[in-house]
Amino acid sequence: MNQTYSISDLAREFDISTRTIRYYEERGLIHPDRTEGGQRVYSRKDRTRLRLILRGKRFGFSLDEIVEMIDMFDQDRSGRKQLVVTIDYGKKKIGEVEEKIQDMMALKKEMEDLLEDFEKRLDQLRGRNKL
Amino acid sequence: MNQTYSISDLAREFDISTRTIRYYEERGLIHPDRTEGGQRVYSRKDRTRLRLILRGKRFGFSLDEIVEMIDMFDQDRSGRKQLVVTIDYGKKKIGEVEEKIQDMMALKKEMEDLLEDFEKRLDQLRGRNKL
DNA sequence: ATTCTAGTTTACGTTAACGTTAATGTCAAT
DNA sequence: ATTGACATTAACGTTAACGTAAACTAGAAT
Repeated sequence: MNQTYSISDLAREFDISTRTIRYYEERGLIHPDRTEGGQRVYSRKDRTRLRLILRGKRFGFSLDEIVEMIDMFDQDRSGRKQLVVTIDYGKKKIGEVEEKIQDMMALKKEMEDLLEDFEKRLDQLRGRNKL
Repeated sequence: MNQTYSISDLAREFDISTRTIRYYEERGLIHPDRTEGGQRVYSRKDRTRLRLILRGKRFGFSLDEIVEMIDMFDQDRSGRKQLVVTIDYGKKKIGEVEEKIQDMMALKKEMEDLLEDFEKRLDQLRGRNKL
């Protein structure tokens, strides 16, 4: 129960350096506990958080943007006004993600069209060789 | 006919600096013509190419990756073997894009779930206030 | 011909996101 | 108690992708 991880556990699991993990802490993205002796101890929550960070990175969000997004969804926003603000901001961010998805799908289609073109050319070459 | 553009034309249109455009040339991403006096002249093709570069940037490809992808789809690959290689590489790249899209859709869903949660909380607050 | 705007190269500066090294400490196992 | 693997902080180094400044040139407009 209440599984914990060392810094190199997580580094291994996510295939990143320990330096990277420490850097994320330095930038305020993670806040692990410490042992008596001062070594970092990561909880399941920390691990999840790290996974989120890396996912954010994978499609080009900066650490600053990621910090914004995660904090937004992470805190106990009990006040009503805070909730409203959070929801609004969240919708905006989701819109941005949606836009990026659309954009990438457009690229994908462009690439597919080009590929189709190349394949037609290849077919024509094949046809000629058969004569 | 055969419309051309100055460097600042394109900078204005795509909202980037002229320095950026020159840098892309330095890195071998664009190859504009020159006037007698040495000023850069961009064709429609160059403009399209620039648009592709910027699109690539927008979802986190590095300039090196972009150079690879664009060159792949840009040259006259008339040889059959070249065509096959190009098509294979293209399929791989499309796969990568596809993966990114899936990844982003997962993030979007995660965000939407969280938002839903927040909205439920807000509703509960509203309910209590009515009593 | 001159003026003005926009263009050129060269070169040094900047920021984010880590890499790397050094000097030292912790902890589990023998 | 001593080893060995892993941990710590501090600080300097590195790379990509430009920004910025200087010193100069081209081309359009008056």
